[in-house]
Amino acid sequence: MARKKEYIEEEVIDKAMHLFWQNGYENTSMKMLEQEMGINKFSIYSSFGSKHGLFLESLKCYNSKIKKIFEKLKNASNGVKDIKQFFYDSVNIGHQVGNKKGCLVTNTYNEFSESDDILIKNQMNVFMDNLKKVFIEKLKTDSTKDAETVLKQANFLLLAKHGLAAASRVNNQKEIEDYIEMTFKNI
Amino acid sequence: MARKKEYIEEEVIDKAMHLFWQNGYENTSMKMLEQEMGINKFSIYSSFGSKHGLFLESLKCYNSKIKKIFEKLKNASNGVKDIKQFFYDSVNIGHQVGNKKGCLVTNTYNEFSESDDILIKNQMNVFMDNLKKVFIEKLKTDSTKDAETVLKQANFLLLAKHGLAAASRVNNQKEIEDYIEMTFKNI
DNA sequence: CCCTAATCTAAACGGTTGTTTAGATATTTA
DNA sequence: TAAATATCTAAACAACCGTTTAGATTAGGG
Repeated sequence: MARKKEYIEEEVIDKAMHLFWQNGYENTSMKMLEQEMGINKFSIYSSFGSKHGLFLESLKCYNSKIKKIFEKLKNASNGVKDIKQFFYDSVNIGHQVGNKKGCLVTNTYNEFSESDDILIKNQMNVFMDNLKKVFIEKLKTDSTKDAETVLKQANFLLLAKHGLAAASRVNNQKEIEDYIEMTFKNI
Repeated sequence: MARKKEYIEEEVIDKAMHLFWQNGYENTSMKMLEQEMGINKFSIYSSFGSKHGLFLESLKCYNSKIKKIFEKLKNASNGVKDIKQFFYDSVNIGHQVGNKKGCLVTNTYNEFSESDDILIKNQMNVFMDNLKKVFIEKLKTDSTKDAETVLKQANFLLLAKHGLAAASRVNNQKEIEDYIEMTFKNI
């Protein structure tokens, strides 16, 4: 054994995540990461292997951050109403954490839509599939809906959620509120 | 007078636009532009001044490309129904032109949302403002709607259009179709 | 207390970025 | 035909990218 690390990995990952969240993967440089994380390149590389590795860890960090509101949605029991609340929670989490825009997963999904990065695409698909499953589950609690309607509405909500996250980067809170209300008017 | 240009500016701009449309501004390099446009850096710089200047010209080129469907919307006379058709036209224009994803304006809006590039932001705002005005005009043709409802619905549609363009980068045609239909169900 | 090994700083790596330049080539006009 | 000039090719530019490395520094165990 020898010298100890002067930083806590969980802490510096959190800072890296915020930078990626704000600027995206490509527009975040190692120099910016050094500055924001408060450690230098050597430490970043010895802890995370590469910028790509650090990004994957940042995505995991983000996932655990939104796990709370996701679990809340899963455990709630008011059907569609809970999904609507989840929409609100999703846009609000960015405001709580330093006024970040959009959703890191959605931002990443868009940035990598033309890429063939399997590791990242997998992360994205797992996230989207889980969300769709829960949407379906919630929609099913309304027994008047047939299977086709449920699936159609789940797809609609998934796309609306994706679109909302993208639009929330440029629209204000009032516009977003109106959008959510209107979206759930006939679900 | 002396030697003639061996390319037509309008033609090479069109090619540049497609590259920007597909990859975004930052992820399109001068090397890629050289290759796609079929002329070398010297010619690009002497014609457009810089990568940024070329991008602005590409945005103008895109604007004139979508002007058709925009004018179509303006001149139509079926109110909301025309807006819906405009949504369909907007996603289809990408398919017609080499299966491009999303909308160049929206992609740019997202990519530059954290930037302070005034020239580009202006272009974006002009576009969005024009669109909103037309939406309002179309919604007003239904005399049963009060001014507040019209404005609210216009905002909703603008955000839905933005979100749709973003989502259309990762979703298939069927999902997009369902989304549009669902969006206009209660307008 | 000293040797070992992990962590630090800081410079350098090769490659790519957007941009500029020097010089060959081609076209127009006098 | 010859001088003038715009356009071409191709190389070079400095700055930055992500990544690696050499060497100083610091801590723990025998």
